[in-house]
Amino acid sequence: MVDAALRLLDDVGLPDLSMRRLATELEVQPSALYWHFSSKQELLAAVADRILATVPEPDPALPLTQVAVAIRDALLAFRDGAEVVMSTYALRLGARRAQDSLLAALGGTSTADESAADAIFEFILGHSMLLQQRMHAQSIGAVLADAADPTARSEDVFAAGIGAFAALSVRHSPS
Amino acid sequence: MVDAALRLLDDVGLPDLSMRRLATELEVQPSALYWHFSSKQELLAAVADRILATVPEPDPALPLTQVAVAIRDALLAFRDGAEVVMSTYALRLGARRAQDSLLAALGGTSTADESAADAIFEFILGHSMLLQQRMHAQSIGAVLADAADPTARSEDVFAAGIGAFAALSVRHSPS
DNA sequence: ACCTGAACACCGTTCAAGT
DNA sequence: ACCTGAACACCGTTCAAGT
Repeated sequence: MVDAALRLLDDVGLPDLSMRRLATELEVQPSALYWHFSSKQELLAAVADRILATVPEPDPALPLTQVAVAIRDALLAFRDGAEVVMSTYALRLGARRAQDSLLAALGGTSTADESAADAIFEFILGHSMLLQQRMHAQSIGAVLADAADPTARSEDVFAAGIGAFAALSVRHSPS
Repeated sequence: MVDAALRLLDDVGLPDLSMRRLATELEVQPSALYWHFSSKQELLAAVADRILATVPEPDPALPLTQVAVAIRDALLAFRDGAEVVMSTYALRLGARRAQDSLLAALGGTSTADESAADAIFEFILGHSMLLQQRMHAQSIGAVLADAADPTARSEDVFAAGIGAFAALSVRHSPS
């Protein structure tokens, strides 16, 4: 059922992912969904966990950049993935894992490292959500007076962000 | 009318900010709103611009941290402010100003500085949205097995993020 | 245990028609 | 120029009742 929701999300996007539509997809009455999940929020939280399922377990041997890229790619792998994760973040069952993996990659256990890990996660989420937002606007044809492809510069922007954090982490760790 | 929308947003939050409710607030029929704005999206874009209206004009004399704090505070000044700005970012009429102010604060005009400015903006948005998300969850009473106040550590996380970018900018500029 | 049927209280948007 | 009235095609959620 979560799989069906994830497929539907990728097909139609978050605004059109309704309980009624999902029910139709499953050839079931809308009310049937409420036996499995008590609300749409809960269903979306389960979807969010599935989206982040591919990010690696915490592992100090993993470089920060690699973990960051894995999280970003997980978010971008499904339409509106970043927004789904963001909107269910408060009931984070699985977002915590992503943050733990970042923390491990930073190699630290200090509260300063925890703050850094949180900040990096917030950056990746903000970056990915804004990117997907632009991708959607572009597909609608809402062209801004801006440069061509919104996706084009985004790799540089992501690198700039992760680079800033990586630089900090390098300067801290050689102790 | 945008003022009324902004007030209503702050009162009831984005999920309950409907065209019909706004119309009721203005003592008018829902359809009347569509003479002024062609869609809810457009109305929200105008609201987003109002939210960011208090961020300072681009000024190289302004320190990066100050501009970053100004943007964050603008987003946090209204309930769900970050989400509204994010969701209308693609048709950014006013988000561009915030990014330009960051760019000026970085002091640069290189494409590397542009990427950095974008990354900082993405971090601030992600940070603010996640914070407001937690604030809302807390008000609902959805307490996680986590530490007490979600707002408590957020100042440290924000400082960690901005600090990382500021450190980069310092190392680049003394040329 | 799992689902249907029917209802409740809503949505955004369009469009003829009024003033 | 600005608004009403009425409709269209939807929502999430609840709850008795069925199997």
